[in-house]
Amino acid sequence: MARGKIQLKRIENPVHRQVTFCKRRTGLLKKAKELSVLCDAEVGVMIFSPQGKLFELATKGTMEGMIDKYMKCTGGGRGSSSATFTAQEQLQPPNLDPKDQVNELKQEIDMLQKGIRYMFGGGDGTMNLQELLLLEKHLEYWISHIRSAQVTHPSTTLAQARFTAEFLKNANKYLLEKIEENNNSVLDANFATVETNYSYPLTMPNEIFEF
Amino acid sequence: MARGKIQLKRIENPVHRQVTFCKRRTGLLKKAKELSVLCDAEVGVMIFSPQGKLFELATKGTMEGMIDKYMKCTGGGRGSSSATFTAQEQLQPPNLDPKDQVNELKQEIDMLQKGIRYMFGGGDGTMNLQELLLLEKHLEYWISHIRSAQVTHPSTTLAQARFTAEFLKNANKYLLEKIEENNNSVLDANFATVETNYSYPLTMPNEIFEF
DNA sequence: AGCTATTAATAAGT
DNA sequence: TACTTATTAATAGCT
Repeated sequence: MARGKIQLKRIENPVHRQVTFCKRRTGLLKKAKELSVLCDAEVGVMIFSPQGKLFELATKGTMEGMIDKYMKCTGGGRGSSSATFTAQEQLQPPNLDPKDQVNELKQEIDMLQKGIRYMFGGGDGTMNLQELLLLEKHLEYWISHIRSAQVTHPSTTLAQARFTAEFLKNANKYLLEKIEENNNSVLDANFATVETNYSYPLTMPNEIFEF
Repeated sequence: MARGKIQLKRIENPVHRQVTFCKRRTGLLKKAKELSVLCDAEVGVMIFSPQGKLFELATKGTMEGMIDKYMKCTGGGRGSSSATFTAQEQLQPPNLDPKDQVNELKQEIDMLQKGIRYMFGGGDGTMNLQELLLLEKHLEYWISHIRSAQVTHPSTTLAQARFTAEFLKNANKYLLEKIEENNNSVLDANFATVETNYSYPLTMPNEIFEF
């Protein structure tokens, strides 16, 4: 909102990013407070900087109280249809303490998100061996389906188009990186083949993926 | 911010207050999202309307994860003398049915798995619009990182190597499919560009990805 | 940290 | 409830 539009993507320059973080953080908290006062609402905001520093605001009472209220709201509000049965079910022993089960599922979600983030090129590289092995377990399942699947004709939605574009764009980006790295790891052995026989067949300008 | 200043106090007129609540709530959540994306921050917002209805946003993971992190930050991290309860206790209020929570988490996992499966070329094409939109919500965060990420040097493990190979293999497979379809959808408009300008640059025999 | 030129949000009005 | 528009508020790029 000033001297030029901004793109809704991570600000590259660390200095700019830090400055913007300060400014917008202030702005967000101000807006939160205004909403609370003007409309008699209860607002809680938590902000963690990339370095993990916490900034918070609770317009009424404490954040703890707010969290309590949140839990009651989400916990009590749900209906109790227990008919959900996914592929996930197979991985869970039936007679497990519900608390443990919840924790396990949460860990799994974290792992999935982390794995996706990682492989799409944006990872922070902090996956440990255990996480990778867990991810691998899941992948085996997916891959077994992928190998034999007949690709259907997906209906074209914006979400799909955007996803697909990013998907290919980052496959391309990742491959470029690996080719340039050119060391003797397992991965590079494969990429070297690509390079030799097909002269960068997967590489191309990223612009073509733009919408 | 429009047609006249406003006083920073509760809006008396209930209609005005309700309208303003809607507008500013939307605005606040948008700002929160922007802050998260632009500055790589993790932001959580909880809004309770005067009637007690909850509106929430967690820009990374779930609100539960956020609360967990918050608790660690305030409770465990510093030598605060106030009551320190574990995130576990907070996350499991007595009146919350664990089964519902488990089901919710399972649904989320299912969605993630479905999305991954789908885009890796093995999808069964059964994702509905709602699921896609939910997935898109998750992806927006990842993509914001992907767009600007500096790709790290992943340690080469079998899981990674296999994952990467499948990743590229299916990007390739999917593209081949789309090129052959050659209809006039949004996706194909993009792929047509690929075809015209680069003569199948992403396509290659699948064998090179085999181990 | 301050200073503007601009963009973005939004209070009223329709 | 949704759209339009006149204004105010927020803030990106500089210094």
